[in-house]
Amino acid sequence: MGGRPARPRRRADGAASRARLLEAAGKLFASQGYAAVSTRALATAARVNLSAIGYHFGGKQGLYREVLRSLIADTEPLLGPAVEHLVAGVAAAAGDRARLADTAAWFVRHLLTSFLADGRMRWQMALMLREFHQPSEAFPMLLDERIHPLHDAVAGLVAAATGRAPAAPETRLLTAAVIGQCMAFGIARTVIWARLGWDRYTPERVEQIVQTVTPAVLAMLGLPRAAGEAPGAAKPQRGARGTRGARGAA
Amino acid sequence: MGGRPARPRRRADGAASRARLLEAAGKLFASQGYAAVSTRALATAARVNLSAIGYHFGGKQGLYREVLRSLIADTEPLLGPAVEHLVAGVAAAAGDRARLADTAAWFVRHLLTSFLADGRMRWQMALMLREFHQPSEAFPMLLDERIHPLHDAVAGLVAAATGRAPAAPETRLLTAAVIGQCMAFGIARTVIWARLGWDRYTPERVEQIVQTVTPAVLAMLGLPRAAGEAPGAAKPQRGARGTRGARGAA
DNA sequence: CTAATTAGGTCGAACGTTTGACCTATTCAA
DNA sequence: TTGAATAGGTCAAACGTTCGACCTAATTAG
Repeated sequence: MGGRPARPRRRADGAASRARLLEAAGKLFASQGYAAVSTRALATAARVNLSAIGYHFGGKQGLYREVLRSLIADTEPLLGPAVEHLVAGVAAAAGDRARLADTAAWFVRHLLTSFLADGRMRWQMALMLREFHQPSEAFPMLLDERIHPLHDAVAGLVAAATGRAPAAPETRLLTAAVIGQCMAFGIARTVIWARLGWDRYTPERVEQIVQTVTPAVLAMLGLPRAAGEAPGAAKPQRGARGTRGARGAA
Repeated sequence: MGGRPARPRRRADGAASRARLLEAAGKLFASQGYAAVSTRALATAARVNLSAIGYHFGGKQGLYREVLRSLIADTEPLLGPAVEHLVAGVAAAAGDRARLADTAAWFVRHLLTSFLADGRMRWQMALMLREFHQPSEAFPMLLDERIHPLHDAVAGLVAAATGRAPAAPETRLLTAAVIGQCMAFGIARTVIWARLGWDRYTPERVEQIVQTVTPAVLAMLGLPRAAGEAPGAAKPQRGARGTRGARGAA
């Protein structure tokens, strides 16, 4: 039985196997954890021979390290510019609390839609979470290249809004609260879904979350309701609402 | 020299082995995940023979299920009365926003100190988190007996504060945001510690978090600053702060 | 009172399977 | 031909589970 005729994909270039392995490993490690995923499951999911893991990455551990490394690289185009835009927005607001609110609202929306999207970011978030809880040798890298820049940028916003120093403990805690609030909807999605009767996130549902979280974050920071948010059908509110006090610039 | 004198621990009662197994398994499963913990590691940590797992729980899976079951029972005395107290407090406030704020502040403090304590609750939180992310067959039980009561109670507070219906999607999302914010400091503790230069939570540090999160939550809910919080040294604030609007009873 | 039996629990030693790492032969592109 | 990549297989170690022997405390029969 000569096996060779009509072979559409044979001798795939190694780069493709490598990439498939990285992608499949990311999903599997994120959803089941490092120890729960066998090299055979990895190879099967990536439609790659078992040896490819050893060949390309030196072993299971090397594959995991490389998954984390490429996670950082992958999220750069999504988070890097947003962080820069946030820093620039805070600087440009220059004490104008309405503009600060707009910048904050924009960033919250960006963060939430990134965190709750159904693409790569989904398992990347999960994988980061696992690193938070049981840090591997790659955790410091993740901290330096992803966490610190993000937190520093948001801390700048918080500092501008509260008038405290960016490095003050209160600023950093409030920063963590803001980011944590956005992440919570990604982390505890099964609970959120159960509470809301959802089975997954859709763009409309994410928008609902944005419309809920944005005013909350603005209130936490003592900022006025942003102009771009709540375009009408959002939250007319009954009589009881605070956080609307007339307070000009700082 | 008959064999029997001075035998400090012999014929250990099975209940003790069972309990030690449950305790050790809870910690190990929480910190490393189900698949990453071997039955041998379990038996060693519990200072119990390997066969005890099969004898008492039918196997590794049965042990895990029982760990989760006893988690629910263990957290009952801590969370059950708090939930009742919250519900009662919301009802007693009867539209008095200052009293509502006091109740909310009390509950936030209770939730945070519970979540961030260093005892059992630490690994219990972690284990719950793991269930959120990859629900096992025991997830519905956890949902019904721990999550729903807690969320329903907080939703009552949120509804009273915002004037929306307790079952409204916006209410439930805001509820998730409030609870998620408290949990975030437990989930991402490694990140928080790295940001603040901490190596662990102390009562003073938890108090700092309480003093940060409480005003944030009150602001999210549009409630006035609670009387019992910020007893003086908390946060004098510079000029820029909102959420202090004079608003009497509803 | 004594001796045999039962019940509850522990123990060490295996069971068969699966794991990650490794190895060699083979295949294809250049 | 050469070298990167794949296929298939072997290996020791570790996995969860099961088993029979064993121990002790309580119960029962005589």
